[in-house]
Amino acid sequence: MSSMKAKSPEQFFELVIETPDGDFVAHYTDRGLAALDFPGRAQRPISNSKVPAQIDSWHRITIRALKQALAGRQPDEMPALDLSSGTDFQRRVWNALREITAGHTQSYSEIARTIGQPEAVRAVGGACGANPIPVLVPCHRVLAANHKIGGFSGGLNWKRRLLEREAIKVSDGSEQFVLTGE
DNA sequence: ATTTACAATATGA
DNA sequence: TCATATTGTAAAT
Repeated sequence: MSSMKAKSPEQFFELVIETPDGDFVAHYTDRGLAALDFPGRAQRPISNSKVPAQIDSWHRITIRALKQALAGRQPDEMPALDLSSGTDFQRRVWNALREITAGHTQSYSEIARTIGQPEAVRAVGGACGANPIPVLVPCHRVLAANHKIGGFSGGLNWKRRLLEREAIKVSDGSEQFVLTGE
């Protein structure tokens, strides 16, 4: 016996969010939104017949927030987030990302400075890549130095699209700032 | 002025 | 130990 003990105490609920950009999939634990998949990244989950009221409540907020974010606006309300999958360092980075509002950007090095580890620049990039909740935790607003595009786990095309919706301009790649005499 | 190459540094599997 | 969604410097073009 002993076959199966308590596996993971927390159950996951996966719910679809239909948007003009495709179907996202939101993953919830009993603590809140834990992950968000871009359209096509995960197979469409079997519709859960029984969703706890609390999760249904979070989901409604998530739907609204996601649509606002995709439109380039700042969500007026966010669902509870479960960031427990990350390490302490990653959570500090993710929390720093959440404070970047729509239409604004920060560089990897600025994030590093914000969390008190100015030299962990490269590690910040790694933490961004491990962000389980893209779009709502705006990792796309982190650019490399000189407003170069940087990278994006979900595909650079998504990053460009999201930035464009917020009217943020990105360097072509080789372009640099030229301070013409001033 | 632009491109390439490379070292330095922090974190995580 | 190796890979990473970086950054700054240097040298060649």
